Amino acid sequence: MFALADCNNFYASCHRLFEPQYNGLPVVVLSNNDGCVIARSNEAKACGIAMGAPFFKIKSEIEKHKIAVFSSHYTLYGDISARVMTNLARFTPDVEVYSIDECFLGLSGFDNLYEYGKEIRETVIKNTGIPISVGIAPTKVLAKVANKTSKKHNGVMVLQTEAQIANALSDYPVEDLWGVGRQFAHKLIKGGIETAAQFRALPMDWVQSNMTIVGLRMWRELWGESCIPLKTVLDPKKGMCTSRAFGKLTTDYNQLKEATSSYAARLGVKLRREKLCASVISVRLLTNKFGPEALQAYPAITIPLAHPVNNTVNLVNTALFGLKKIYLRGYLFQKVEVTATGLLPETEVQLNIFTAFKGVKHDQVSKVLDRLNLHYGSGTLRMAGEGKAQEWTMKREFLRPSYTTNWNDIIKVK
DNA sequence: TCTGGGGTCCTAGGACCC
DNA sequence: TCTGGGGTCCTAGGACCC
Repeated sequence: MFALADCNNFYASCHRLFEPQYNGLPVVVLSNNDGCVIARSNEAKACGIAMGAPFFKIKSEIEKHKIAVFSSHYTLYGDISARVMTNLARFTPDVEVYSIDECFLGLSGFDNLYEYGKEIRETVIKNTGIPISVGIAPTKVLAKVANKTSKKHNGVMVLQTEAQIANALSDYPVEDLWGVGRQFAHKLIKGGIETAAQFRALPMDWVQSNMTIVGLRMWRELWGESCIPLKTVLDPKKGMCTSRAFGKLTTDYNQLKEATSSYAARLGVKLRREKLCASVISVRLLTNKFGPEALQAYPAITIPLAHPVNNTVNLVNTALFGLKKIYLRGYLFQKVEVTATGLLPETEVQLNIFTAFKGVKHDQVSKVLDRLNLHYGSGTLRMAGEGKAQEWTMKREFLRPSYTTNWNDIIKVK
């Protein structure tokens, strides 16, 4: 048996922890650059605010319903998430942290599942203040169904017998199934398949040939056959990407250089934190896909490195070399992406007979950089090329303090 | 004016090997 | 005139997830 624990309206709930005056009121959280809505409280959903709605298009609705608005704050969410996961991990040795707000728990051999689910839910709420729902079922796909269904009841749902499962699937929208995205949903609904029960009744061959082996696994899981195991150990990462839209579009090469340097440096921090090195770096520029069509361009370059690296200076230089190759004059760019692939652990990096590279251990500069930025706050010491004015940084008009991760922002109790 | 960021997996097709 | 069989690896594109 598997449980899926899922935080309710996670980002919105994180903000409410520190500004409880918004409990019971509509709240939305915006994406980077305050672009579109990525989280909504139940009250905001009831106001008709759609997931993914562009903020500038719904401003009048926001004002009309007096909806509280927050810029996204991933440092905060990451920290609160860790608290939730720590609590969940007390209930079973088999834990898979599936995303920032979701966790699968292996409950094979456990009894009284409904009672246990209730205890899990109440413990997390009591210890962290974050409301969660718990769905329990024989497979992960069914645990997802149970979880979603539980949100309309009291937050805990067990689907164990075939009768319980069939009943839950009978009115479960096919597009809400885990593994059915926009394309498949469209195709299925066009063919008259609207519920999970109808999907489960389809012939196996049809599912395999139209939805590949992935769809077939999901189909079998709906019949109670577990095909997607619990991943208690994380697979090594295959790629790592830093990409962010600018606060303002730009044609200016110098601004692109600053942004590219900054993203490459950020990539270095992420690589070193996970003790990985990259053997390939890619850089891509993107124009605004919503802008006038004639001016679109997505130039990109992939650069194999002489030896795998994770030091800031190398990464920045490589990324800038790529930028120079792909830059196009006259295009209004909205975003630059810097991607590292061919990742391997620092300890497995080979030296190169043809270069002066002495190995990752000798990278004192990055060590000092990381140590200073950890102690004095990120951005304290950075490459000059990252710029001072940084006109391209993202818009975060509704940003709240880092209540749990910055000493200066800690809440004062009178 | 203003439309997110960071990932995974699978398949088909092409280049290449003996 | 006749032109096999069995592989691997890589990439692009398309689907999906939160």
